[in-house]
Formats: sequence, structure tokens, C-alpha cells
Amino acid sequence: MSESGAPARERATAQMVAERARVSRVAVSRAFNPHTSLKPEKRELILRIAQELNYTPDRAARALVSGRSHLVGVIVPDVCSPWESQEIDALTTALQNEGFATLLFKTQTDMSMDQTLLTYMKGFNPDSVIAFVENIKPAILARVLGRAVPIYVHYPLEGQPETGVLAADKTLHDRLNILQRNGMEQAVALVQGYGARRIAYLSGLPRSLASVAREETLRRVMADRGLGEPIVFPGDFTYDTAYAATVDLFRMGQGADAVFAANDVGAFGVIDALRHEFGLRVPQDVKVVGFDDIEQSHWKSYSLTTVKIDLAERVRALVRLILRRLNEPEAPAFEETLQTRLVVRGTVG
Amino acid sequence: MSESGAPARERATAQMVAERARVSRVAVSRAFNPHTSLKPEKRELILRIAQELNYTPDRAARALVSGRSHLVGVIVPDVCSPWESQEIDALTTALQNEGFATLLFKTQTDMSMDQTLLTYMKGFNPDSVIAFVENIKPAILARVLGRAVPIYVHYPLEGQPETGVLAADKTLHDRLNILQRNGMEQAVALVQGYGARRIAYLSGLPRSLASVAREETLRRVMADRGLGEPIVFPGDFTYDTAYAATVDLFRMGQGADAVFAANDVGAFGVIDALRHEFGLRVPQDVKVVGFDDIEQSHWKSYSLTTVKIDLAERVRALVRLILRRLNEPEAPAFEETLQTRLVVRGTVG
DNA sequence: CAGTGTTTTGAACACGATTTCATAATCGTG
DNA sequence: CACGATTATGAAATCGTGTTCAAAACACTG
Repeated sequence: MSESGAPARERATAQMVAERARVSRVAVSRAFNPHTSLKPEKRELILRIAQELNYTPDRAARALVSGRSHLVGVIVPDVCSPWESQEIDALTTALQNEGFATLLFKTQTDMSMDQTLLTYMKGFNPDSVIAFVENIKPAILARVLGRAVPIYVHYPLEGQPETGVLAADKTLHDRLNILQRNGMEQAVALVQGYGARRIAYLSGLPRSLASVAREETLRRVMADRGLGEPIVFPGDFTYDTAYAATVDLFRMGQGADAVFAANDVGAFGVIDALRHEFGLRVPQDVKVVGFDDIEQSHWKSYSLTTVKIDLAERVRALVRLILRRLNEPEAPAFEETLQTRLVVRGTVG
Repeated sequence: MSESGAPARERATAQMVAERARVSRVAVSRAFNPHTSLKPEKRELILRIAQELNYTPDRAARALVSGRSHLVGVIVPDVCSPWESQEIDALTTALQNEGFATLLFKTQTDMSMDQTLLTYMKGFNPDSVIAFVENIKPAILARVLGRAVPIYVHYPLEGQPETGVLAADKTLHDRLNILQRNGMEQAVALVQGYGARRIAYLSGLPRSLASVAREETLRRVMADRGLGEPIVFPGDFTYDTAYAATVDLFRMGQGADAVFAANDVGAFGVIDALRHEFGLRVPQDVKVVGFDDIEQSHWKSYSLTTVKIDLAERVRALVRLILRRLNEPEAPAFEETLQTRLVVRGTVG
């Protein structure tokens, strides 16, 4: 007995729409799927009635039979970090436009990724996974996730193609390559042009691919320009640590006349420490260069000169990777490559 | 024919685990659900084999029969905004601990919420919905979402219990009330104590409940203390608009000796405009008070005095609301209430 | 050991959609 | 108008799981 006068708070089902439109339940399904044969007038009628009844196909049921959840898992150590939140924002918009939704997961604070979280995520059956976490091997990720092919952001260095967790792991995964050389070269050239000689690098988290690659790139660029070795001092991508690390560095008398930070937020910490702890002027006394170009970098208090990774481009590339993989699940690894470039503002010059 | 030597890339199913453990499929289901009767040794065996086979119950299938998706929809106009990203971060962690996952959706830039997005979200069948967007009526949200009961953040004013979209809408929805009076009173008292008389308010988006309530609260507190009316100038919660609006206000010769901003990011814009456009000193020439207490507010360049909403408390309250509603779907409206308090830093004094 | 009460078990059904396949309706053509 | 070719239709099977219910196994008592 299929009551039509249901409690109204219940979800409408395809069956109800079918009865009301005097068609079969199959027709309703077809009405909602583009490339199926159904008489146009009939489709129109069904869609109209569906709207009246406030019906939408249940994605759980759809996922069960089609094997597509239309969910994209995003694993992040820290949503608050401006760069990541900006990327999540853009990604969510883009995915939404393609009929997907962002499923958010957080790792523990220390960038480490436990098996537990992966298993947990697996239950939701995401069609694809983007790991902002860098120290989990593709092999592990793939084994836990089954069908979904993970996407990695990679920072290739010439003559040293594989680093970190991606070294020697041939498991199928797609890649977004970010070439840092370009922007870094422009930055070093600019800083050198203004007479800087003692250059320091504030690192990010020790095992972070991004930070390690940036340090190595800086090292090479400096060597090529006869600038010797950078003074490396340890950070973790956060403001507070950057601030404290800068205090340590400059209190030891060492100092530097230019500081490259592994990310923009770190650069803010450097700038504030220089100004408020030592009364140093940026850029007159010390030049500062960041990495990322986040929204906050143009704020007047910082006006940060930074190596930019174009966020819109980056997200477009990620979405392209996702869609291509879904179309060809068995294809060999896909790759996209992005350049960086310098954005000149007030902290150098 | 149930092949055991499957292609390995396929997800393991309960059936496979059952065969391998020589039990029925039902037993496997029971092994994964706590309050079911199953011989302990049997449960242990099943769980062990499940782990070997890397099996996890499929949540889509589970959702289909249980009616619980374990997804919480979060609708945000802008993930990048620090306050919202920090809340999403904390919320995601908390939900994860309770066995849920965050499903993220973005509205168009203008805080407006189209029916399209709601229908889209409905397809994913979230168990609960948190709307960071403030101008959508509960009635509409409820009608579109069916089973899920929406949660609203509300800013009650004494003697004027209903404002904005919540006015005259008796549709069932749960509420998190934020009482702003406390913190605001402390702030005004402090500012007045330092001799400020001409007080301005930088608003947020025009129809934002939060901004309107903050303005009204400020107005009342000032009246009570014989401070007259605040000078209201329009912002939209963003840095750039705040900066430009401040330039406008102070260029007109009007000025003010204290500025309250609708949120912290807006306060940053005010501070930078005062310092870099007019050479004014904060706090000596102008005092500035923000609202929220985001992570960035303690950065040395701003060191913002601000009215704090405790994020951890707030998220705990939201999660309590979600869980309570899921336990008692038919219960009358739930409510939680939070206080605000002043955090004193360098921009007043 | 018979009798009663409790726990464990698995077959059958349900959930809400898509996909397959055989049949019915429609179209185009000579 | 008859015929083959195409398109439209719905009955039945399917996806992977939770839930119900009656039977089976077990434990306890006198």
C-alpha cells in the first residue's frame, strides 16, 4: 500500500513521482539521466512533477549501483592555514560546478597520517582523494582506498626527480607538479640587486616536500649566482614559530640581510619579529620574501613580496586530473605542471 | 560464482568476509555494529579477517537502509575568511570524533542562497545542516532538506527576540544563541575609560544577522552610558572594503576616536588605513576593537583588542545540538547559549 | 532428564536508485 | 499497407548493507 498522503516530512522517492505521473519508476530514473531515451514531453512532465514533490534522486542509492559517490575526499592537517583554506574554497566551488562535493577530513596536528583516518575515509567511498598531507606513501593510500586514485602535489627538482614519500613508490597516482625555480630565480635576482649577501631560509615542517624542495631550489639558485649557502633556520609554517625562530636567529648576532620564508604566514612572523623585537626596518635593513601569495599578503602591514603559485590555475589543474581519472580509471599516471612567478610588493626594495 | 581471487583493486564486500570466515553475511554486519548479539570469539574472528581483506562497511549502502548518511552539510559563503575557516576546522575535528564527516558547500559571493544549491545539497542526504549563511529562511531550508533539521546561529537582543530571517518563522530549527552584550559592555567601558567619545561602527554585510545585532548592541550599550549614537559606516567583513571605508570616513573630516568593527578582519583594514593613509597612531590617536578573536588577532602588527567568541565552546555546542537532534528527531527546538568576553591587547590603551 | 528461558544464528525482506533485456510503439520507406 | 529499422517502455535483476523473525543452540533450574 503506497500511501500518497505521506507525512510530508519524508523524502519523496522515485516511486511516488512515478505514481503521480502515471509512468514507471524506470522512466523517472531516465528523466534525471541525460543520455537515455525518453520521450521529451514525458521527461518534461516527470521533471515538473518531481519539482512539485521536491524530489531529488538519492545519491546514496545512486552511488550503490553506479559505483560513483560524487564525493572528493580532501585530507588536510589544518584548515585554518590561509593557503589551505583558500585552496579548499576554490576547490569546493570548482567541484560543485562539476557535480561533486567536498568531503573534508583532518589529520592530527603533526602532519602524520594514521591508517585509522584513511580507513575511516574509505567508508565514505570517495571517487577521488586529494592529500594535502605529504608524508603518506601512495602505496598505502591506494591500498586503503581501493578504487580511488590519489592525487599528489609534487615539487620536482632537475636531476633529482623523486623526493620524500614519492621516492621509489611506483603505485599509480596522478600528479600536479609545481616548478619553483622560475619564481625563486626572480626573487633571488631582485634581492641580490638590492645588495643582499647574507641570505637566510626559514623552513617549514621538517619532512614537508614543499619546504624541502624550496630550500633545495634556493640553494641551487644561490650557488648559480655565486651567493654561497643560505643560513637555514627551522620553522613549521606557523606565525608563532616563525616569530620565535627569527628572534633566535637575530639574537645570536648572526642575522641576515634577506630572509626567504617557506610560506607567507611564516614571512609575516619574520617581519613582525624584526620590527617589534629588534626595531629593524623591512625592507631597508632586511628584505623578506614569502611563498604562496595568499590573500593576506597584500595587507598594508605586510605588503609582502612573494613567490606566487596561481591558485585558480592550480585548482583548475586538480579538477582536470580528477575528471580525467574518472573517465579513464585504468589509464597510466596523469600529470599537470605549473610555474611560479614573483609578485613584487613592499618587503624588498 | 563468487570468485575469491578478485582483481584486488575492487572493494571487499561483507559477502567475501563472510565466506572467508565461514559465517553468514549477517554475522559480518553484526560484528561491525556494537549493540548486537554475537559470540565474542566470532566477532573477533570476523574483525580480524575484515582487516586482512581491508574491508569497511560501505556507508552508501548503510545510509540507504538506516537512513543515516553520517554527513553534516556545511554551507559557507567564503571558506577563506579566517573566522569561518577556523570554525570549519574545529567542527571537522569534532564531527570526525563522533563518526561523521563534513560535507562542504559554497554559496555565491553575495551571501545569497539559491534554491539550486539547497536542492543540490539535498541529494547528498546530510543528517544535519549548519548554515553559515544567514539570509535563508528556516522554512525554505527545511522544505528542501526534508529530514534534516537545520541549525541557526542567532544573536538575541533583549526585548526584541526575533530578527532577520528568523522573524516570524516558526519552522522547527535548532539554535545556538550568542549573547554579545557582555563583551560589548566591557569593550565600551574600556574605550570610554581611555577618553573616547566619538565612536564609529564599521558594519558587516548589510543583511547579516551578526552585524546588525552587533550594531544594535553597541547602540544600546552606548546609550546606557550616555555616549550618544555611533557613527555607522558600511563594510562587508572584508579587509579591502574596511580599508576603503575607513579612508572615506576619515577623509570627510569626520573621523572618530574609537572604531568598533563587525569582525576582526575588518578591524585589520581599519588599522592599516589609519596608519598608512593618515599617519594616525593606534591606539594613541584612535582606538580599535574587533569581534571574533581569530588566530591572526594576536599577530604583533595588529595585536587587536577584540570581543571573543570562544571557538571551542561554540563548536562543542554545535555538535551537541547535532547529536541531540539525531537522537530525538521529533523533539521541539533545542537551544544552546554562549557568552562573549573582551580580550584586551594593544589597540586600546 | 524434562522443561523453561536466554542467547545466537541465518533466511528473507527492505532501502532507492540504475542497468539489462525483451517487448511494444513509432518511424521511414517502397 | 506491409515491412524492417529505430526508439520508447517497463519487468526484473542488481548494488552492499541493516533489520525482522522464527528456528536452533545453549544455559539453567528442579
